[in-house]
Amino acid sequence: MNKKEILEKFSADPERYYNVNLFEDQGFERRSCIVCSRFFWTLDSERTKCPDHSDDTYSFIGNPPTAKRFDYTQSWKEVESFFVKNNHTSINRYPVVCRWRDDLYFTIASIVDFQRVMGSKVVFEFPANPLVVPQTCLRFKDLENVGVTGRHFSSFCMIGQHSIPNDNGYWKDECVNLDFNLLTEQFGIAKKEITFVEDVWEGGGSFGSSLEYFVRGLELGNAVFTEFQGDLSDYKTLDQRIIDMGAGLERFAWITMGTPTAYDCCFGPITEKLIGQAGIDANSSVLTPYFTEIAKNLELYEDLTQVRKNAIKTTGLTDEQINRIITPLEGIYLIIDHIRTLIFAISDGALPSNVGGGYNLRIMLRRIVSTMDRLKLKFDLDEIIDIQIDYLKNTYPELEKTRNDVKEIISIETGRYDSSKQRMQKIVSKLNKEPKVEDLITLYESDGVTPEYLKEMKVISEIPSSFYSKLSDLHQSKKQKEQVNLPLEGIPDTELLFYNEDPREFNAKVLKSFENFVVLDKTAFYARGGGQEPDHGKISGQEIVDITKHGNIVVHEIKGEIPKEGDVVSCVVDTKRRDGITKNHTSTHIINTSARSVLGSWVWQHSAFKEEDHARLDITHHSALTDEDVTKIEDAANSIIEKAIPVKIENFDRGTAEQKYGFRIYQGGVVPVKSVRIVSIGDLDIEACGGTHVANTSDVEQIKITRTKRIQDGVVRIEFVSGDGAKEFVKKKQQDSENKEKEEKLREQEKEKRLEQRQIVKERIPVIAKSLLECKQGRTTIDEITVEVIESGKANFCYSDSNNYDDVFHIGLGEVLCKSDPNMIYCGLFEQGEKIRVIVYAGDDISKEKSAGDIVKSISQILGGAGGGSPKFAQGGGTDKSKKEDAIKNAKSMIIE
RNA sequence: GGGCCGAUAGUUUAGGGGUAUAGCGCCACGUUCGCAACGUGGAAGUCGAGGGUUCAAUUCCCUCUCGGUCCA
Repeated sequence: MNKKEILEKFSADPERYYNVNLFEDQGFERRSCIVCSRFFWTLDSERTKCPDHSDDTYSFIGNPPTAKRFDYTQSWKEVESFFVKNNHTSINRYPVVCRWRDDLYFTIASIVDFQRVMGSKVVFEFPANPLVVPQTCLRFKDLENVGVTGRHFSSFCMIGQHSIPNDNGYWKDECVNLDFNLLTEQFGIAKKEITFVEDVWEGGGSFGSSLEYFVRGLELGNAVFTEFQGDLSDYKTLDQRIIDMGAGLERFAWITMGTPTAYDCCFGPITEKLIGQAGIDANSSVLTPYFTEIAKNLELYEDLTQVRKNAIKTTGLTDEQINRIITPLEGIYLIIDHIRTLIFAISDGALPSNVGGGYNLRIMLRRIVSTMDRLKLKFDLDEIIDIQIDYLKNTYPELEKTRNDVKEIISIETGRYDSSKQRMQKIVSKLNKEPKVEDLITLYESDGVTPEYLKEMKVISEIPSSFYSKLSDLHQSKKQKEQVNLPLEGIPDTELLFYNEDPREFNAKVLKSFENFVVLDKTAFYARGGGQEPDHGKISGQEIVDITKHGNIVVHEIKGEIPKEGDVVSCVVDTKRRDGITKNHTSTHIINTSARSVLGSWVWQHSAFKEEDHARLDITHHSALTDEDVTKIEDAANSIIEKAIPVKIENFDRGTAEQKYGFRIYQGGVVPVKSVRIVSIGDLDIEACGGTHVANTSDVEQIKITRTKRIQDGVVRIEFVSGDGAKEFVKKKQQDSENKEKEEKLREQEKEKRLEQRQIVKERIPVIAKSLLECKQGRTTIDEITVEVIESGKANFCYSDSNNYDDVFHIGLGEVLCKSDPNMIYCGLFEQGEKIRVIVYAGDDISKEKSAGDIVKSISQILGGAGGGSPKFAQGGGTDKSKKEDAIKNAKSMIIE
């Protein structure tokens, strides 16, 4: 079933699917486009083509069809007042970070606001009916169009008009009526200008007809009537029909203003300001024809560069005009658009990073910076943010609160980009040959140097076609989560006692037992979930190893004999463990809010883990935490404990909770049930949470952060302990520091000793050396060092086998002796633990005949080891201490021969 | 979660199984009325921690810690 088939079927029966009262009342005619045969409804008897092929396409540029001019802010005021006047509730926009659906990172349409997960199904939950909402939506599909086409944005405001047909809401007739009146009455567009095009919508298993409305080729809105489910041959009406009318606010503004691009009338005063700063002639007469051509050509060619080329050709623009006016304008539009998106995204808690949706934000920031570089424009980003927020807060007052946070994040990210660019340049400059595919992958994986960048820098001429396939092979998920299928059919939901009286001992009936698993009719054991580890304890005397939840059935895994089905068993919860986990869970909430207040509004829980004796909380944050940050967070957390704030637990309808507390409640992720359990610590922290909590923050006693770590870009892990664990940790830490102090002292002493020894060696060597060198003939021993002087001109041999000296001494003495006597060979042997070591030094002259290296090799062999070195200096050793005498003899014979 | 890189004197760093490099900084002396500059000399290192291999490890291997970075 595809859209085309549905459209064919629906358009074959227009009376049933498309005809609405308005068309009857006003006398709309249904026509088929003479170009594409698409069906549309119009009051204009001359109109023979659908809006896509119409001759008046984009003729509003430079000549708007309305008497009044409304900019972005004013357009929303008009829309809002119209719908409110017509009994709609105006709802504030929802966050652009879509935390209530885990299949979406960003909010991409107004209808998404009201979609909730229920088990595995998506359902609609409306806070009012009917309603209208100015929903900021983020879309990153056509980023390359932004700034160029005149109408593509990375974020835009979707006017959402939503209704459920019941006592309060309405269906098709009323919807189209309202939309028509909005255009004609509120915006003053002539009735003949408005064209409705037949279309369909399909997705998520349901489908329905839709009417797109156009004015002069510009699609202003699309009213989707989600009505059916099933197959095209056999479908039935949904229990919950809804109207999803989405319209682009930017386009409403554009059509009333008739500016060359939608950008010119939607960003407020910033556009003019930047154009002025860049010194572009904004009133140039080329703009209107050029952008009209662009808009028209966009439908004709797929390739944007082709669209651009053609528009330039048709309007006869010179290269000079392109370079001086068009290109910088495109850059400015892009910069403003991207910053506006970043303002919304960062305000709502997203951070630029290398993962998921955050990556889109990073890409956008990099596009902003590289566009400025390319066009040699130097804008003050902080100023752009300020001016934009000043303008946007007319519609979205909440942006004021995060003004400084947005600036901070953008400045951090800009700095990172600068250093990463430098790093890439450095790496690229080091490349000395054309890299192979394998090298490209290494460069990409370990250094983040993209092949695109290499191509741009002309290091490679083409990106090898195998690059991406090899890369994806590399990242093919290694582990597959194994799905366990337990025989649980027909078993009723387990009654969860820990949400009520929460007894530590109770009796329950065994509903099912198999392998090591037991299912009870009720349980006070907490099952693994929400990052909270399961309880331990005993079921009829048998140890529990794990507890998991399958749907609403709790399954206990036990060690030992399992009870029989039908038995009533006595159960005991491990209280100490539960208390520990409970304290840690409440602590998680406390640290989360503390971190947010210390670090900034962008801090959200990323994930969490609570065990009996430790816990961790991962939060979204742009940098690693400093010691100061940690201390501040810890202090803030402990002050919450000191204040002894009651921890309140209430159940709410999901929609009510969202309206009452906002989306901060979804710290732990999507809640798949209609009723949410709200855990609040005063008004400091309010979260939807299914875990166990203490009654008062004072019960936590103390929180101690044990460690923090950056676990990925944009996520910081805080590991901590609370209650007795915290006390123990503090005690242990104190002991550790004491031990460390002791160790340090010991080290200091050793160091002193070493220095002393060195001093002695340094002072004694010259004295000993002097005496040794003074020996003229025969054999002399001084301080256990023996020197044998052979007739002059031949080798002199000096050796020591005393264990009173160490390597530093032998090396020092050898060096001094050989420097003074070029015929001297010095040989030092000494025991070191179980081993014996040998050091040989040879004077300049003698070393040419008798290499120290050779001597050492020979001696070491005798000693049962090995050695080596240069002709002048060598060292070696062995294990056989008893061969010491032999070794000396050998050395002597080698030297004297 | 996975990969890659790094940790050497106060600092920035070279090196690499066999005496640990150099610049800056520091100290002393010389030159100078004095400073800077210059010249000469010097002090300063358990080469991140712990194991292993080896006669010998800062170097090779393993584990860990910390830091950086990239990918998912």
